Amino acid sequence: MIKQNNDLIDLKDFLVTKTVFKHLIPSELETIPIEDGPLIYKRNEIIYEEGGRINGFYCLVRGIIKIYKTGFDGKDQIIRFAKPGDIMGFRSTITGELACTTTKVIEDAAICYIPGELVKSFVKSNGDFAMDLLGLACQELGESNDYLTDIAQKSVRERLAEVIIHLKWTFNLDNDNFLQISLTREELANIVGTATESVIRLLSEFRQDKLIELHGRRIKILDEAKLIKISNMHY
Amino acid sequence: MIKQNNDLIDLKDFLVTKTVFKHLIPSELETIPIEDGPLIYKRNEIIYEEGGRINGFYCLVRGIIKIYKTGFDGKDQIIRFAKPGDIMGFRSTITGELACTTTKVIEDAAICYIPGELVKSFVKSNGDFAMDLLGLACQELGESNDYLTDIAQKSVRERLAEVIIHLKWTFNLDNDNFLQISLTREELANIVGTATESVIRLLSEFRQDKLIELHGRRIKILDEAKLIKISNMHY
DNA sequence: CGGGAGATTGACTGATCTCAACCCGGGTGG
DNA sequence: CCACCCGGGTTGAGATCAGTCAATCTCCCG
Repeated sequence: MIKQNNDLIDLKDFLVTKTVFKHLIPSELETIPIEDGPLIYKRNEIIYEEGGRINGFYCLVRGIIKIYKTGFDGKDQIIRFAKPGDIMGFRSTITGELACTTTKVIEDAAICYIPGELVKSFVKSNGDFAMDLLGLACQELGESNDYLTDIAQKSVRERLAEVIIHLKWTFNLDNDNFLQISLTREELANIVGTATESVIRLLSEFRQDKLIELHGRRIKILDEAKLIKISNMHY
Repeated sequence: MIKQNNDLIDLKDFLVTKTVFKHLIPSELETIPIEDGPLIYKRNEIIYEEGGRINGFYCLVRGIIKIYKTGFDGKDQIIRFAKPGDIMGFRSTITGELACTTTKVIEDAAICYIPGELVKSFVKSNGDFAMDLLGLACQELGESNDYLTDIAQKSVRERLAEVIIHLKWTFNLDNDNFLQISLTREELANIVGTATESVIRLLSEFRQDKLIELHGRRIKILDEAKLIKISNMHY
């Protein structure tokens, strides 16, 4: 974990345009300590760990993070990903509990840390910010409930198709229709909530059915409509 | 759905002592329209339905409510229960989206409705209330993520044991060690995320293993420690 | 007494997990 | 340069948990 001193100029602008801090007033913004620039993390570095104490918001400026819980038998369940503009650790910061997830870097990341006390003071003094933050929590809650229902009711096949579609919507495709996020088979399994081998077999089926193409970890989407159909999604 | 005019006196007191509205100041409290008393609902009545528009908080004064989502194939997934003091509908009220759950009465209920505009004005003007509400959302988020991991990773047997324990913690036991909530086998299945028949078979196993006793829908807990063991819970 | 909802049981099926073997490519140390 | 090792990926065989279907039972109610 290193610090860097470049892109210093953009940081405040980034917070105001891309994050939940958009409604902070200039005087509040001034109090956020960003002089040292964002923290820099490399792939596979852990930002904080389940059970650890955290005391502030980790705002992702660049990169991709996976946020997961480790189950009883050591198997990880990925809860969500963070992409630039997203906040990590706000649940524990607000409730004052220990972190209930681990956050690990998938793609090299730059992170801006904002002390919890500062955030809480903003909540109390700035109603618009409070509403925005509340909206963020509620949105995540809705997503978590949706996925809870999916995992409880859908087959692994349906869920894998849904996950691929969600990854597309979240991270988009590059010019060649490849997903702009690269995950191991095990990581995919840890999103879907299944065994690695099952993911491999199903991906292979999807490939045979011309829904996707596989080039190592890169996944190319050939037939989004049919994947959506398989996933039985509401949208 | 009927209104009633009794327990009028306690209602404000109830809001201030038992709910997330505990930090409202008297002048704010005055603006909540409670003159008509709480709304009264009978078992199986629906308060609001998934996909419907709601515009305020439903604060449960008395009774038990189940909050669930209906999956693709018509199967319900119970997300959580509401007991006196709990709020329903706050997610949709805050985000302005349509309701993402249905709420149905399990035990005859009295509910106090608080218009969303009022709540939002409180959030903006009362920082303590904003923090409390944020805390509530974050707590629910944590629980939802926990359960997501459980459903993804644990067996039906483990989950059923866990559900029984959670029901005990949430609703307590009566003098004879019976759970103070009565659910159909199907409802139990809709919490656990499994088929009704599976619940029946596993309950029957637990009975044979002297962990519980069954008297119709009433469940008596004989060996909490072993149920916790089976559930592989962290606590 | 007939009807219906919920509970129970049995038989069967099949999706998914587990275990084990094997492959492949990259990196490392001798 | 080569042998090896290791993490990930793949494949196959077998075991099994849990879902489905269907029949039956038990209440309770009108």
